[in-house]
Amino acid sequence: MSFSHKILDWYHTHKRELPWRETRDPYKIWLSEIMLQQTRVAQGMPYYHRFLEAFPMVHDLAEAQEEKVLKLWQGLGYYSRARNLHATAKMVVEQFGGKFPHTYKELKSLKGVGDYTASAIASFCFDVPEPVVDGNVYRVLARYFGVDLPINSPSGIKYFKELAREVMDAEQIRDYNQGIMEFGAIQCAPKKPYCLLCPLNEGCVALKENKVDSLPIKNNKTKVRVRHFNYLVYLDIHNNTLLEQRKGKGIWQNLYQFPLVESEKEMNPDEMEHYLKSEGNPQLLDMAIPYNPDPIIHKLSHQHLHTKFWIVKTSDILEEGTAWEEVTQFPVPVLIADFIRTLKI
DNA sequence: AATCCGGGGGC
DNA sequence: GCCCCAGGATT
Repeated sequence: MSFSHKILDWYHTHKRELPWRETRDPYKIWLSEIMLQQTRVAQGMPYYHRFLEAFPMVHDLAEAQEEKVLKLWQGLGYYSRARNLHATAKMVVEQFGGKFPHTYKELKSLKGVGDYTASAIASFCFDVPEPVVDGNVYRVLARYFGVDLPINSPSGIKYFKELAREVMDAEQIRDYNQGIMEFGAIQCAPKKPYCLLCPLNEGCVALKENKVDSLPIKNNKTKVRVRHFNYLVYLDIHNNTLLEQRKGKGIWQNLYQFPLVESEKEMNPDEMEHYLKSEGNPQLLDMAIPYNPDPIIHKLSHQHLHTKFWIVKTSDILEEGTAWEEVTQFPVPVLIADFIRTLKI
């Protein structure tokens, strides 16, 4: 039996029932695919249901305020996905008459839709014979066929895409694509796959050559940048505080946060007092009290954010401020949301 | 080709 | 602590 038929056989026996597998509605498929980029099914699932409840159709999403989209996306990370999601919904409504395009090329022109996602939507919704190559597929192909090219090098990416196309089942592309990804997620898992009962163990090169633990090969370890964040949590006598929206490039674009002072190293109360005076803030007579004397280390893929929250009880009236009871309505990073949750006023 | 972009879970 | 997760965009 061929590679693809073994995958299909395994899939029909072992597949999980997932909501986006019960439909061919491109809106739902697209939504699930964007959410599942670099995200586990279990993490994305509740977001998928909340989005469909809030935005049943692509028109609803297109008409929404970006802030509402970001708020629903809060906690899922990679927030450019949410901004691109919103932009693409508008694009589909305005340029494609509310219908998702059917071709790989047109799908790939949508914001946030790359090679993998375009192939996924085209094959799942419209039976277009395009192979998907995600992290699961890289692992299955690298092990079964013994490919030692780095999966994140241009030559490796090209090679795996061509290999995926050669071994796919074009006649059953929907189930085959779902199947090889599911096989990678469940059977050919990253760590300690149970090769003894794998239906593909007979022809598996990695198993034969004892390379299961070393394939696939991936280079370029990410190096982490350490940053020091100081958030100024202003509170006036009415319990109003100040929020600002992050603009420009970098992390958390368009999300909200407290006024931020970034420093080269950890700041102590004297340094903070000096800073506030030097900035000529009107609350120079007020005190900034560290809420957490030991910095919270919030870890992102490329950054470790050593963060102190400073409570600044000001005698000013924050006319432009936000009532504390309303801060939970803004889209904020998890770092901020966790703090808001723990602070008792 | 290299880097950036989140947060969570498993071991 | 390290790796991975239904990747994509930018430089």
